[in-house]
This record gives sequence, structure tokens and C-alpha cells, in this order.
Amino acid sequence: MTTERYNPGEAEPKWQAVWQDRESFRAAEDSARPKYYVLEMFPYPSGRIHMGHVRNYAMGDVLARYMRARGFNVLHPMGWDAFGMPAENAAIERGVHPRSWTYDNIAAMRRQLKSMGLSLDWSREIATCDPDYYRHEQAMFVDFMAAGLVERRTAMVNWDPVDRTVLANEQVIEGRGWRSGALVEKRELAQWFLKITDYSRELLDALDGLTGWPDKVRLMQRNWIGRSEGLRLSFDLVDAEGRPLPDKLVVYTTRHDTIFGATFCALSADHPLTREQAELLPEVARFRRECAALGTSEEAIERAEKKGLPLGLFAVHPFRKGVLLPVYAANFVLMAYGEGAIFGCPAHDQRDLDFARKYGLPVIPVVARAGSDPAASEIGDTAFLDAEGADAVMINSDFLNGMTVPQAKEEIAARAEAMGIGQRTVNYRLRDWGVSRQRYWGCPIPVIHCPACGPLPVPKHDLPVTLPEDVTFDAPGNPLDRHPTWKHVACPQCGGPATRETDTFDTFVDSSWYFARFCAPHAEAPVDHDAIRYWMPVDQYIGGIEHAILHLLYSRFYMRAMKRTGQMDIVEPFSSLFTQGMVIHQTYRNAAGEWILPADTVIRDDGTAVHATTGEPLVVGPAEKMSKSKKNVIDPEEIIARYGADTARWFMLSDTPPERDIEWTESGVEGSWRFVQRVWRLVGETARTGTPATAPLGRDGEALRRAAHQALHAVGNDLDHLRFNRAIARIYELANAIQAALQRPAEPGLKRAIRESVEILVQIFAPMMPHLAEECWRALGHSGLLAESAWPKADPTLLASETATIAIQVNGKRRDEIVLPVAASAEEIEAAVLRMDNVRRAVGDKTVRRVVVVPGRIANIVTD
RNA sequence: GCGGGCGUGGCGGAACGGUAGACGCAGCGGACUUAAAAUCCGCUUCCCAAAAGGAGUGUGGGUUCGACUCCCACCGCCCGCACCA
Repeated sequence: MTTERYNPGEAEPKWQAVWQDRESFRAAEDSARPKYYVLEMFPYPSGRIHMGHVRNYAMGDVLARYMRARGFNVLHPMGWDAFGMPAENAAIERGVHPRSWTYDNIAAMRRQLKSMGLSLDWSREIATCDPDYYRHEQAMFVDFMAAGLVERRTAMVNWDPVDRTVLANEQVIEGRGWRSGALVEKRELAQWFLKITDYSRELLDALDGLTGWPDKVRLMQRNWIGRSEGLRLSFDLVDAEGRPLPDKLVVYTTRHDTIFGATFCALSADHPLTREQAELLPEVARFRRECAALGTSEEAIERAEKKGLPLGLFAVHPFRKGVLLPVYAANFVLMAYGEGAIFGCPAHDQRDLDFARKYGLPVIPVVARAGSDPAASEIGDTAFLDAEGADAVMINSDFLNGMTVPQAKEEIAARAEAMGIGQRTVNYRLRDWGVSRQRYWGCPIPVIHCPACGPLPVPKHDLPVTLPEDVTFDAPGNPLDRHPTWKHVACPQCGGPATRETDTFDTFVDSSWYFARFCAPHAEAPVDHDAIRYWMPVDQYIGGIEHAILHLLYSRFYMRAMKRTGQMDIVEPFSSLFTQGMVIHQTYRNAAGEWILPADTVIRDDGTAVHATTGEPLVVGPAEKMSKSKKNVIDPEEIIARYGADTARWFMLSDTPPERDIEWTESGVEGSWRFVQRVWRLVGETARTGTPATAPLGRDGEALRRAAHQALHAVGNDLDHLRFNRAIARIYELANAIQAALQRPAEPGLKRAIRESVEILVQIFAPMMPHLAEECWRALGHSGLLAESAWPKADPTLLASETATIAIQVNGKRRDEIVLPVAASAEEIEAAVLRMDNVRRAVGDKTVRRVVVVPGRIANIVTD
């Protein structure tokens, strides 16, 4: 009696074709059924799928299939985040056009995704580089302009002088452009901004309602938005001779309690007053240039010493008569935060202290521990920062002396407001979103610059502004800018000669609304109201933690902007969010330090590694995120070709909780493969043995049925909470129980229970291994498709066991266990327990003081 | 510096305050086989030859009849943000 092995290479394409022919996963609005919108972050078409995609899409697909079986009307779409720099780099390096490179990649990846057997509605596929997509983006941008959500202003950016383009912060490596290697400059450039800061407060407050999001992500967004409560304080200014100046100096502070400790003021190098002084004083102009040359990278900032330059101005202390504070330009003051100016209180701020020590400025402690020796409040090299302590009190501060820090803040704020020199302010760290990129392969920003009329939106009837095809990449910079004809147009207002905006959108704009477009991807309008109303918000969004801030914050903003321009009523796009961990793998290097692919590596029994062909010894490194640079990648296509998609999916969901990093191991995949074959044998054996329609169940049959229904119940519970690894462990348990039952003499009642249990087994692993499940379902004699079947219902009477194993402790130490009916009362349990040998031995001649009984679980005997 | 998280067998990891180590991987022993692969059965936290027993969830304390779980302190690792005034 031999069973043929399960052959995924045959079965998987077969079932994929069946699902496709039957349009099993096509979604349509149906007000009679509850909807469920499950979405995984759409991929960038880099050319091939990687294991991270496999993990991400396997999780989403389990949910989609499970919820479909539960009776939900499921929307599960797929698309392509198709604009971006790699396409241009390919054009530069290989001479291919970004468009054909991108679409070739999409075709290859679509084929790979289809081989995974994902239950996607491919009729909704979108690519952001398709004019049918980005024309709506342009139309919405025009609406945003009309609604006051767009601003054009000059801003400091990272500028690569060789490639002549703006770089994102992530593209600046150790102060140099990642491609050109040129030192990156700070450059002031006119840019388009979306006014996300209009929504700072709302984006922050609404986080409280996002209870389906991980706390970690909510916290990251909260910190990113960075709300702080402080005081805007205005100083009078005098020149070196003490003559009053017309300008005021406005600073922002959250420590106005320390105003009596202020000994200087500092301005950003880009502060208007600094600029003004730079016109007059060459050393100020030089200082500004020095600051601009300094890198913007974190390391550069970390290393940078506090530097300042006196501007020859003095701020009049508002509460200390006759005290003048020297005003510096300083490299550590950021123009982008607050007012771009501070007052410095060296005693209670480390940066201010470093600065004061360097330039010999006085240090006046104004906060100290209550009752401490005044000498102890002297400041050395460390500022005293503990203002939260209840024992912190004000000193050296005139009318504030003796107050707590909060009291002092309140007093100063109130006085400053009364004097007309201060205003309590809420400040946010969040900055407006600069969306201009000097790139070809992006959505053209639909604006025309007219020398007479200024920048104007492209009239809607002229949309889309499409990218010209005939571009060259043989020179640095933006091909759109040097295209001979594309940018020359007539001004839509005066008809005179004008030029197009040659910048394109940041690709995060494209991904900020694609989930809304999926609801009606072929609609004439950007989004279809009825479809949005039915499908949105996304019920479960799944993707990497690396998007915790940018993409997820932009999308939240974008929905609000779309609401303001009448596109929709929904403001929160994702009601639940799940961030999955990375796929990691060991790394291998040879003696020369070159990285070696896992495919070229052989691991020997003792754990050491050698090169598969040369046999040279390799150094095994720790498991790290799979990356091309370290060559520790496994190609999903090869795995699917060898084991099938189900095995790959099963392995990706097993063992490791989905939010953690999962290590890809050959032996782990082999384990999943063995399980696939084991299930196939179980099903084959079950199908071959006849099953009596009715037969009395024996004790074993009862127990097996109970195990099956309990597994069914538990797996549903686990899938509801995305605990895929636990669901899989329970499926293994059930398979083990069935296999044990098959070993027993085949009594008719047991056969009946096995049959029922195997069917449940197949149904509960179907979301994870859909092809194998269909094949098993057919083998068991069913004609319908599991992909279109309802989730089985657990028999509630089987969920509770009849007997329970009760652990027995004496003074908290486990001594024995006893099996009793679940219904046994505490008194019965106590009586039974006290009679047991192990208990009597452990108790000895001590007196039993108390017996704690938790029926069905445990009994604890407490002696003296 | 600020904020957050995590420490459980050889490994990945289970465990409503109630039998710590489910399930998987690796390992060991056995069966089947001429043999290998595949498969099946059993064992597998540590100490003690076994049993009985003891120890055990980073360390030290606490709460509790009972703590991986709750509280306090410490140690270690990881992540996010970062001259944000």
C-alpha cells in the first residue's frame, strides 16, 4: 500500500487556474454582507519578490481566506509602488528606459506572486506610474492648492552638487551623496510643501482612537509629532552702545521658570536677524557659510562642537533691571524648531552649559533641591536637569524663590502675558512635507510657472501632465529640466510663454492614497464615494515597522486632506495595523572576507561551513536581515520550485510570532515540507478506509472528536488575533492525535471520528496551505472548493472536557496529579487529594492548615 | 541624552497569577530496508547510575496558598528619536 507523494508542482498551478477561472476572489460591494478589507503594503517593483514579501503576503492571505470563510465580503487587492529612483539608476547604468524596466519588473513579480497562490482580486491591480493613476493624484493636488493645503517656499535641503539633485536624509551617507560620493551641501531651494502641520494636533489626538494599532507605532508617531507646551517670549534689543533697536527678539522656551538663570541668547545661523547681521559683518557671513557646509547627518551633528559668534546685539532681560544678555549666532540652534532662537540658561541645559563654558559666560543656578546647601547647587560640567522632582525649588530668582518649577512656570507665563511680551504656545516638532524631487521617474507636479502670473496649477482639463518618453540619462540632473520642448507651455492665465514645473512628487505621495483607489480602481473620479463608504477603512493593514512614521503618517494626513477637498468622509485609513518582523539568515564569508551565498554554502554536521564547490572553509556569521550586500538571501522562486508555495507559506507562519524576526533555515523548511507530505498521507489513508455513516463512538473516538473541535475553536481564536505560530502548533497537535488514532485497531466508531477530524484538519490549515487543502478536500470526496466554503463550526458541547487533570501541590510544590470529573466539587477534590500517598508523604506529621482548591486546575495543601 | 521593548532548554518558541518548557528544529535510541533515502515508534531542562528527591524562566528583594506572569531595585541586549530649547 504505497501512497503517492504530494506533488505541489502539479497541484498548485492546477488550483490557481481553478480559482482564477471561477473568479473566486473577485470582490464586489454587497450591502447585505459585512465587509473586510485586508491589505498588505504594496511592493516596489524591484524585479523579484524576496522572502519579506512572502512573509508579508502569506500573513495577509491567511486573513483574507479565513475571513472569507467566516462569511465576510473580503477585499484583498494588489498593486505596485512603481515610481522611484532605482528605475532611473537602471536607466543610467544599463540604458533601459525607466518605464520598460518598471513594467518588465512588474510582469516578473506578478508572475511570482501568482505562484504563491494568494487570494487576490487581480482585476483591481494598479501601478502608481500609470497615468490613469497619477492623473488623479495631480487633480487632487490642484484641489489641495485651492484648499490652501499647498505652499511653495524655500527650504534647506541636502543637495548633491555632482548629481545635481536633492537627496533624502537616508541617501546621505557620512556627509556624502550615496551615488556620486560628493560632499553634500545644504542648499536653499524653492520646494512644494503639503501643509501636514495644519493637522499636527489632530494627527496627534486621533492616535488615542487607533486602538487597533501597536502601541509602539502610536508612540513613535506621538514622539515624531512632538507636542510641547511652552512660552513665546519677546526681548527688546539694544546695540553695543545700549541704543534701542526697532527689532524684537522672539524665543521659544519650555523652561521659562529658569528665566533668572538666562545669561545669553542664541539664534540659528539661518535666523532673519543673523542674515541681517551677515549683510553688515563679514565674520557673520563666514559663520553662516561654515554652518551650511556642516553635514546634516546625525554623525556630523553628534561630533559638532558648540560654536557661536557674538552678533554685537544685546537682549534686555525682562525681569532683571539693567541686565543685558549678549546675542550670539550659534550652530546648535535649529531654525526649523520654535522661533529659531533661544535664551540660554547654562545651569539647567547641557547644551547651554557647554556653550557658556566655551565662551566664558556666567552660570547662575536657579533650581535646587529644597533644603540643600546653596554651595551644593554650584554647577560643574553637568547641568542640573531634575525639574520634575517634587523637591526642586527656585533659588536666585527674585519673586519666584521658593516656588516649585510648575509654579514658577505659571507665574512667569502669567506675568509675561500681562506685560504683553509673552504668549503661552503649543509647539510641534512635525514639519511640513516637502514633496518636490528633481527626478524624472515620478508623478509630474501639475504646475506652470509664468514670469508674469507666478506659479499656477495646470487646469484640470489639461490633466494628466504625462512624462515625456524621449528622455536621456547621459548627463547628471533632472532629464525633465533639460528636455528640449516638454517644459515650454503657454501660461494658462495670460497665454504668455511659461514653463512647467520640472520637479516630480516624492513617491510617498503615490502611496498615501492607493488603498482608497483600490476601492474603485477604474472610477473616473480619484475615488468613488459609494465604494469608499462601503470598503474603507482598511480593516487590517500589514507591513514593515520601517513605515511606522513616514508612510503611515502621510497616509493619515492625506485622508484628512482628501476630506477637506470633498473626496471622502473617512479620516483614519487603517483601523488595525500589524507590523511584521523581518526575515533573517546566517551570513557566510570566505577567508578573503567576501560574502558567500547560502546556495553556495554547505553546513557540516559540526556547524562549520565550507564553500560548496571550492571546499574552502567559511566563517559563519550571525543571522541578519536578508540583504543583497551580504548575500544572505534565499530566492523565493527557487524555494517554491523545490517545495511549492504551501511549504514556503507554512514555514513563514510557523514557530516565530509574526511581529518578530524569523530566521530562515534549511532544516525548518524541510520540516514544513515533511508536514505537507504527512498530511497528504493522513488524508490518503483516511480516504482509502471506508467510513461507516453511523457507528457508536468509543472512548478513543470521543476523545479524538473532542481534540478536533477544540483545535478548530483554538485555531479560529488564534487567527482572529494573528497568532499564526500558535495556530500552527495546534494544527500539529491535531495531526499528531489523528495519526495516533490511525495506529489503533480500526473500530468503526473511531474511523468515523478520524474522518471528521481529518476534515476539520484540512479546513483549518486551508488558509495557510490553500493548494494542499483543495487537493485533500477533493481526495476526501468533496466536489466543492474550500476557497469558497464556510469555516466549520465547533460543537460547543465538545469544547469542555469531561475530566480534568488537577495538579496537586503541597506548600506550592508540585507533588502529584489526579484525574477527576470536571464537575467535581472543591470538597470532593479536597477529600480525594488528602487520601493520596504522595500527599501524605509530603505532609508527613505536619498539620494541614488550609487547602486551596481551584476546581479543574489545582489543589494546594498548606501546612504549618 | 530622551522614549519604548525584551531576557524561558542546544535553537525558534508555548504557558487566563494555578502541572514551566506545548508545537517545531536539532540530537539520541529503536523499527522497517540487502543498503540508503523516506517513513514509523520512543527519549530529549539541569543535578544524582535509576528511583525517590533536589534545582530551575537574567540577578537580588517583595506581594501571594501559589509568580515566567504583579511590584521595587539592579545587570544585559534590542529598537525608535535626537543639539527639538
